[in-house]
Amino acid sequence: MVQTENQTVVPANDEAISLGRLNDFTGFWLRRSINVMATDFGEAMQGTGMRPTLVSIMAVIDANPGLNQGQLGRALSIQRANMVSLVGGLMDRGLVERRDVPGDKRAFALHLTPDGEAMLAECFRRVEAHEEKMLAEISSGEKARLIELLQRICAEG
Amino acid sequence: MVQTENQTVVPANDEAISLGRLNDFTGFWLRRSINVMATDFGEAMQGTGMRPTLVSIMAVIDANPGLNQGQLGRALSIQRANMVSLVGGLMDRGLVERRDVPGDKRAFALHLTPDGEAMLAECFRRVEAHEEKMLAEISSGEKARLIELLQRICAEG
DNA sequence: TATTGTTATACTCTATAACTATA
DNA sequence: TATAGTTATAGAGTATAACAATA
Repeated sequence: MVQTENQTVVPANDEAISLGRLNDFTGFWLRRSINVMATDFGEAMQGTGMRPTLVSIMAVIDANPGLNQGQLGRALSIQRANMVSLVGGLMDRGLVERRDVPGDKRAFALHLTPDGEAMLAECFRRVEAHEEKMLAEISSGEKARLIELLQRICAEG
Repeated sequence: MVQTENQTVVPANDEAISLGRLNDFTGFWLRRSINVMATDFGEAMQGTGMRPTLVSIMAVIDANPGLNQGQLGRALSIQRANMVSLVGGLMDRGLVERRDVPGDKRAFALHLTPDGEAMLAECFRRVEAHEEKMLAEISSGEKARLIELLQRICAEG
């Protein structure tokens, strides 16, 4: 072993497998949490065809009607190149529309369609139920502090 | 808008873009944190050819020498099918070895090689520096609570 | 019948480089 | 020259189905 562990290291003849040093790595638990969350998110969204990234895109368009894809991408840390097919898919489904910008022929002003508004409202309802389920053992005060800690990590990027 | 927001919604003529309801979604901040962490992790591991998943695999082999791929996959929530190329790559690099299991001709007993031990020790050093950097604004007590909260989320999966 | 390891495949998310048309 | 949108491509991570060998 790389380093003597204080933690119980169970012989590997069973399903009692130790995670070793991973126990103390925040990044490991972040990845694991996201994995668990993503699985339930997918189930919660069944039938909508919506994924986490698509919901976040529609949420930001809803909160900032008329913004363009570049602004949208920067707000969500999504590369412009990747925004194309993401927004394009939402347009093909009639959930988002691109309008011309009077002063700038390069950019499009993004808006949700009425169908998009309805879809986003439905997604929000499902995401709320999903979050309540995943955070069943976490109080609302703890959730607020959890988010605040995560935001501090994001601020390092 | 789907729902009246109390938060400031800035007109989209600038880079002051509101995240709207996303602000209150734990899953959104988890994904965002992981994204920021992954970028720095990659920089921290430069030259090693190691990625988060590979480090976690080697860490668990190190903590449970002789376990097989199925146990390893279950411990890390990695599908058996995906373990093949992951462990295979580490074998090709001489960091992991598969030994025959006396009582079971189906399974392999996984061990780190001396090179693997050295690589893992180096990875642990780099991961620790990486975590210290990313959690610079988070105290050790807060980090412990953060991990504990994340573990509670994982327990829902 | 169940399990180990495996192959093949596909989808999501992310990343980079290079192009066009406008500004 | 800088920016908005685009195309093409690649890599990492995850997921499922199906197979052979063994238990």
